[in-house]
Amino acid sequence: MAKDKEFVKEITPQSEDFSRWYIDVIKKADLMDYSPVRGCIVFKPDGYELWEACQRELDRRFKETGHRNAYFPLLIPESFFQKEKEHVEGFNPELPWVTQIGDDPLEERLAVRPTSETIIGYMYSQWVQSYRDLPILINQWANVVRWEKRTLPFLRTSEFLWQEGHTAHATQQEAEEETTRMLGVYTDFCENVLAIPVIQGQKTPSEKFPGAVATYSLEAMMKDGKALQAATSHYLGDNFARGFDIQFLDRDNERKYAYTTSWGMTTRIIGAVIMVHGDDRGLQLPPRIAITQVMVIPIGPAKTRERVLPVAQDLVKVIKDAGVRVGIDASEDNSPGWKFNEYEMRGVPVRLEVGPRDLDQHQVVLVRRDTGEKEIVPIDQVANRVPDLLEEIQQAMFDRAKGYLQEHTKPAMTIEEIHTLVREQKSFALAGWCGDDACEAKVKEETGASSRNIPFAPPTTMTSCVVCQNEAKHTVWFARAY
RNA sequence: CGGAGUUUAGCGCAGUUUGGUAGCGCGCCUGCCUUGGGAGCAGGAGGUCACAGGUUCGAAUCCUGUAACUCCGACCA
Repeated sequence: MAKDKEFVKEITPQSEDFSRWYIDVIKKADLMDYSPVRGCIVFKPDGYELWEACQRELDRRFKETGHRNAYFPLLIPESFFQKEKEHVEGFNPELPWVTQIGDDPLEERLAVRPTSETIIGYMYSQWVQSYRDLPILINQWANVVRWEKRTLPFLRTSEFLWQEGHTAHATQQEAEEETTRMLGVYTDFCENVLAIPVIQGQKTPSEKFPGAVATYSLEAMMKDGKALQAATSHYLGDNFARGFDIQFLDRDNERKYAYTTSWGMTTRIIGAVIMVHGDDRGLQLPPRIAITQVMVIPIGPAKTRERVLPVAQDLVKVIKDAGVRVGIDASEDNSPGWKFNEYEMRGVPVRLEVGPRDLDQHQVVLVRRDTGEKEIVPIDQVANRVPDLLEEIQQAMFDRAKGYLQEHTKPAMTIEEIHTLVREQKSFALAGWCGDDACEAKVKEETGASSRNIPFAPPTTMTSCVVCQNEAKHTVWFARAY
C-alpha cells in the first residue's frame, strides 16, 4: 500500500504546493470560511477556539506583568490621525471611513481603527496629570481593520483580531524596559505554549511601525522557509505624547512628556502554528494549545461494544481527572480508520485506541500525532502516562521546529547568496548591512527578501555590507516574508 | 493596485473548442451489512451552471461588464 493512501484526500502535499496545502488544511480542518466581504474571513469554532486558547495564555501573562484590560472605541476621528505625521502616512492607504449616518453626512469623518495609538493617546492625555498617575499599563482585545490589497486567511485579512497593549511611563528607561519585557512575554508564549522558536530583534528604520522610535519583533520560520512576524513591541518615545499632549508634573515640579509603548499579537499567529507544525496529514497542534489533547476511539464490532464502551468512558473520566482535555468519538457512523485520519487531520496530539483485544490484555494503545509512534500502556497506567506523553510531544515539537530553523539559517556574503538561500534553500540569510536604506532596498528588489530584524543574538557577526561591501553597522536577517 | 488563472450539487471536478434534455467521484438521506488506518451492496434527495447585461428560435457554452477566490509582484500584522 502506498503511504499516500493513508493521508487525507483533498490535502495537497506540502512539497507539491505549499500555499495550496495551507488553504486545503484550514478548510478541511474547519478552522475558517470565506465571507461575502472581500478579505474578511469567518473564524469557525475550531479556529476561534484556537484564538481563545491564545487569549487565555497571553492574558494571564499580561496580568502577571501588571497590565489591565480596557476597551476603546472602534471609530476614530480623522483629526486624530493628523497628529503624528509618520502614523497618518503609514496607515492612510488602508483606512476605511465612516462618512455619514443614515443619509446625513458627518462633520468629521471617522476611521475604522487600524490600531489605537491615537485614540488611546488622546485619552491618556486626559488621565495623566502627575507622575503619580504613571505608569498606565493597559491592554485591549479588539478587532481592527486594514484594507489589505492581498489577503490570505489568518495571515493577512482585512479585519483581524488582536490585542494591543498601550503603556505610558514617566521615564524613557521605564518605557524601554516595558518594550523589552513584553517582547519577552511574547517569546515565552511562542516558544513554550505554541512550540514555535522565534528570533528576537529590532526592525530596521524602513520596517518599523509608523510613528515609533524603535520596533522590536519576533520572527518565526514557516516550513516553506518564509518568515512570519509573530509579534511586535514598539518604543514610541515621546512622539505620541507630543502629538496628543500627554504631559505630567514630575517630582521636580517640571512639566514633562510621557514616554509610551505599544505591543501586539494577532490572529495571524494561528497561521504560524499551522505552517510551523502542520504536515501532509493536516494540522498538528502543540498539546498546550490543542483544544482536545487526547481523542479516545473505541474499536470493535457491535457485539463487543457493550464491553468496550464502558471502559472507554471510564478512561475519559480518568484522563480528565488528570487535568487533560480529552474527547471521545464513539459514533458508529464512521470506521476507526476514518476517525484516525480525521483527528490526525484536526491536529489532536494523542489518540487513544481501545478495543476488545486490548481489554483482554488490560491495555490501551496511545498514538502520537507528531511521530505516529504507537505505545501500549496498561489501563491502570493511562492517567499517569498521558500527561507525561503530552509534555514529551510538546517538547519534541519545539525541538523539531528549532532544528528546522537552525538548519535553514545561514550567513550570506553576497546578494547572490541571499537569493539562493531564500529562493532555493527555504532559508533565512544572515547578512551584514551598512545601515543605508538603499542597500536594504536593493536586497529586496533583487531577491524578494526583506530585512526581518537585527537580531539581539546573531549566530555570527557580519563585518561588511552585503550590498556595498562597506563596513557593516548591523547584522540583519533577510527572508521572504508573509 | 498591476499581471495570470479559477468560478458548474455540501466538497473535488468533467462538460465550453464545434450553442440543442445538467454529468461524474466523494459527501448527504433510507435500509441491510460492517468496525484494529477514510469498508461493501441496494435505493434516493440535491444545481436560476458566480452575478448583470447582450447575441440567438435556443446559452454552462459566444460577446461585454462586475464580483469573489487562488498564484506572482508592489503595500502591510
